[in-house]
Amino acid sequence: MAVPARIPRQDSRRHLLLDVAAALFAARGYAATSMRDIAKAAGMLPGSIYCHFPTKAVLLRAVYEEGVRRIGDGVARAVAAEAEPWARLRAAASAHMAAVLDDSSYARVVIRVLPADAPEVAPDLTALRDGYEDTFRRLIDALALPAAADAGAFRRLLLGALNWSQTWYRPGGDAPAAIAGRFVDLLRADLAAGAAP
Amino acid sequence: MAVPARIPRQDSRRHLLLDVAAALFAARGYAATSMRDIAKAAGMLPGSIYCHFPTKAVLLRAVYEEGVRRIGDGVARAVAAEAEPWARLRAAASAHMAAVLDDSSYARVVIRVLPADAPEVAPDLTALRDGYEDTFRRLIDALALPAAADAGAFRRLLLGALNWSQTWYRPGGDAPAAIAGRFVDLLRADLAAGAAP
Amino acid sequence: MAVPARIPRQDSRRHLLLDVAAALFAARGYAATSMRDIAKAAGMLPGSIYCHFPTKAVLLRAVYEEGVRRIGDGVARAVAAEAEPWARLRAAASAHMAAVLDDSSYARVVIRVLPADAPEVAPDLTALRDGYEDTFRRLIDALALPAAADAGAFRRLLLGALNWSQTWYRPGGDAPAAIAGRFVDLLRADLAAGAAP
Amino acid sequence: MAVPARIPRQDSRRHLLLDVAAALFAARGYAATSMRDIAKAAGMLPGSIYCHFPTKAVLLRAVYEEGVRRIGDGVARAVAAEAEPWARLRAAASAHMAAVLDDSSYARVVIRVLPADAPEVAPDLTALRDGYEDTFRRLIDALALPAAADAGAFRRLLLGALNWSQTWYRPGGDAPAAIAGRFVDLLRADLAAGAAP
DNA sequence: CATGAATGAGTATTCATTCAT
DNA sequence: GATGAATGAATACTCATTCAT
Repeated sequence: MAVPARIPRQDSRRHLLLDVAAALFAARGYAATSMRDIAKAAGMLPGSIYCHFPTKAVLLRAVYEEGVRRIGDGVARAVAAEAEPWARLRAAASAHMAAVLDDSSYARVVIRVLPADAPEVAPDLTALRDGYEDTFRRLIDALALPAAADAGAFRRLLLGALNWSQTWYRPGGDAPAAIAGRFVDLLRADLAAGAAP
Repeated sequence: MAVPARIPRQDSRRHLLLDVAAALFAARGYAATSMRDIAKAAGMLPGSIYCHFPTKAVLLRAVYEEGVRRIGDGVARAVAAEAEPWARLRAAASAHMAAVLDDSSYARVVIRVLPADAPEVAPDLTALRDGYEDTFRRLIDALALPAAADAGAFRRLLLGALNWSQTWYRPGGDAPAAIAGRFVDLLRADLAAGAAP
Repeated sequence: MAVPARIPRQDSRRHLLLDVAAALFAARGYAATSMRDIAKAAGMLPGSIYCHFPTKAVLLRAVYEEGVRRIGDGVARAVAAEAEPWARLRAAASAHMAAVLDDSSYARVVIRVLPADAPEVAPDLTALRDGYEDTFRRLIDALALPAAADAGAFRRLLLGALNWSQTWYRPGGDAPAAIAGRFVDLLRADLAAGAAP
Repeated sequence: MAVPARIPRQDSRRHLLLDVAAALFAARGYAATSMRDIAKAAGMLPGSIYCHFPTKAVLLRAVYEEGVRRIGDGVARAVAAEAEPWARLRAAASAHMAAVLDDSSYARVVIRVLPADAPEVAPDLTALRDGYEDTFRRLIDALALPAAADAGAFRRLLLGALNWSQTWYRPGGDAPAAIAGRFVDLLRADLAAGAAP
């Protein structure tokens, strides 16, 4: 209770900057968002951004890290509530889609901005993306799919569809989580039944 | 027989420009590609581009049109060779993926560049994309899926996975067409069996 | 006689830019002169400079080249008019000093701006400087100084004094050429007499 | 006797700042050295410099003062050890050159940075330079040069060559003091012999 | 049809300096 | 005495586009 007023002043601007940058990167892409745009949206001068982030690319990386963290946290929480493998995957997919479409711009940035868009931090971004995909790899391995089914193809099919949703989704229709659930269901029945071409 | 030599000279530059722009838009995205880049890659001066296309956005639209045409042609050709509905869909998916990953930059631009990246022509780009998706809508309708299966979700699942492949695919692994085939196979068995949760 | 109107339009701006840049680099130094300053003094927009020179450093190099050329030309002309070695050296020193103090900003830039000020073109600038110094090396070799006199020290003594004059010289006093002549005379008598400590 | 421990702490930072600024101004010039550069090299934040110096120009003046003092001290010490006028001048030139090339960055700043580079303190810098030159004026007057020899030209010839050495000198060759000695020797013989053109 | 110089607004980033803490 | 965030103007340079030739 003693010194509660210390942290905010210091980090609030950095936080604001991250929020604003995430929103703009998600909406317009990395190249089409200027530091001026970000500064104006944050109510500061362009030069002031550089008190907190040394370059635009590093700012993107910080947004990316937060985005991956948020998606990962949501998925982990959802998965923890289920025991049965297919139910866990279903929960993960729903949480992933909710993060990408609902929750915040951070997750959207991870999907929309390609590592190659910011060559200076491309390896960092790729590592962040890959780290997250492992979660799904493990969930799918736990499914005990029939030997004929290709687990890698399965993961890419599902994750690709989930990520691509950002392209066509418009708020107002079905809830993201519901759409993701339906995706998993479409994949479930036959495979669970042990059938493969 | 009359004037066959006239057209090539006139259009060869326009063609070259389209090829070059497609390659750069596909590799770097729309915003990160400058008219200067395109001009240099085409061996001409920036101003010369404007003899053929009035703006950068219109140039993008032209690339997009060609991209949609190429994907569509490939898919149509592949579908025509099959009669059975699932085989037709499988052929379509394979052709789509081959177009996006193998054939040329044109198709890649259609996937990578979002309509919103070029507001001036965004409606045109959206219409082009949607027009193409109808092909898949019809192919899926022909599948006579069980009532419980959502045809829309099915289409988005498949097309999303197909399009997203551009993000992770690296030449040297399985052939694009094979990957697409596996995607369709993963969806096929159970649905054909009539099961849905 | 035919096409006399062609050259001016094309090169006049480049020429103007060189003149203006030379004047500013000479007066303020390289780092303290901005592309904006140059553009404003030339009556054009900052971006327009880049139609003629790709970077500030390359613009400096062009000024440097012209500066070395002008000093060299003046010296060569002066030297050609004399036959006796000491008279030739005296004429060269006078011409050098006149170029540096009177003639134009170009020569002043060569003296004032150090190669290290523009790392991108530093080797070029150094080569230009060194090339010019050879002229003096040859003139001094022709003097047939007594063995005890160090020709290298002699050259550096004279050229250093000549170049440094830019630091203290104010128009209105003795003519630059006269000052330079006096420098050479101070060096001449004893050495010609064959005495060295 | 009282508070000898107080001063060091207080002034050590100021001292450090002067050292660091001298090194950077000498190496890169005034305009090309930023307050940030200086702060970073001193291990402090840019704002902290302003606890010690109100502006960049005043910091330069302080470096300049120290530089002039150091050159002057070295020269005075060297001159005091000699009695004969030419020997005194020789000693002075050697000490000057050693200060400029060997001792520290402070002296180099005095030579490299022109008063006009910092208009706010330009008169101060000029006064500092001129004050120092008086030393040489007196030493040369004591030489009792023949009437025909111009003492002013002599001083400028020698000091110009000495100062310009900074431009071409690279450590590893002859010692600075030796080079300066040779310069004086080149001037000595004939003049001492009473010859002038 | 193409050029190349030019425009005017915009790019990311750095500048010396200030000031509340 | 020092911090670190902030300012406001400036930095070199690039943008899509125009237009006389």
